[in-house]
Amino acid sequence: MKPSFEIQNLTKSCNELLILSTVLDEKKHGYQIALEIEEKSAGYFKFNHGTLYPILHKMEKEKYIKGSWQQEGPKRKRKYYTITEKGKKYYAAQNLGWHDFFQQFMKLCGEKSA
Amino acid sequence: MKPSFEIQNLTKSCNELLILSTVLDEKKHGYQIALEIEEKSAGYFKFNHGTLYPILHKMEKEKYIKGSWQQEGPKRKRKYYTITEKGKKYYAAQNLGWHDFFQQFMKLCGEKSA
DNA sequence: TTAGATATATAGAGAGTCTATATAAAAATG
DNA sequence: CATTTTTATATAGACTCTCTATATATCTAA
Repeated sequence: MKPSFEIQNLTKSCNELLILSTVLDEKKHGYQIALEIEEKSAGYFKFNHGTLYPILHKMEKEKYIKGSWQQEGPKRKRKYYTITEKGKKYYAAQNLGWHDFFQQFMKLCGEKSA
Repeated sequence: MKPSFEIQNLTKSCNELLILSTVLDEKKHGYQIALEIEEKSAGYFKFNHGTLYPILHKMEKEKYIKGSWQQEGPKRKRKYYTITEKGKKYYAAQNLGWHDFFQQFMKLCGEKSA
């Protein structure tokens, strides 16, 4: 299946948007991102840590987010991520992409049952 | 990301529902299924044949569809697929799953931009 | 002091999609 | 009549992504 917009892998895009949505307003660290997504969705979305960190690294490498190690007080170091301009554009584009996808998908598979 | 319903791989589920949606009413063969999805979505969804056939085989193996080779008139043999009872239940369940997913996803990632 | 929560990271397995290729027959074109 | 295009199905190999499991380290609470 190859929609005309960037989504080849819906799960990947979904994961990326969920992550980006949490850093739209302010910097967050990985563990915090995972918690926030889980809490905001009442447990519906739940990241494995073994899934989350590789995605964060990939997104940093692709410059959608920027990470920096920080330490406040006696706490252990945490890597905080902020969204980049490229990331904001990507988020907006993918968001529109999902809108189109929903519409198209519902048109074909919208009936509740056979 | 692990939603509570069966969707671990959104693309896979999407592909399966698109295919099932075409055989809800009547039997179809692979090539016909691909064409119908492409036409109904005005080119938005487009299956590679190298993607379509393995999925059909997998779905047949899992008994969501049943295939049978048939030949009408002088035409070459074609493998026609019909949906099974298990397939209908699966379609309905996944359809509800997508509804929940859309709602949850939009709640977190619904804003058009940053 | 020990257990549990916080916090990040990666290796290896497993699953799925994509590109490319192979085969074959019917229909259309020259 | 020969050739090309379209119809039709199939699979191998590469590539990518997610998941499980494991490793490391610190802080907090019992």
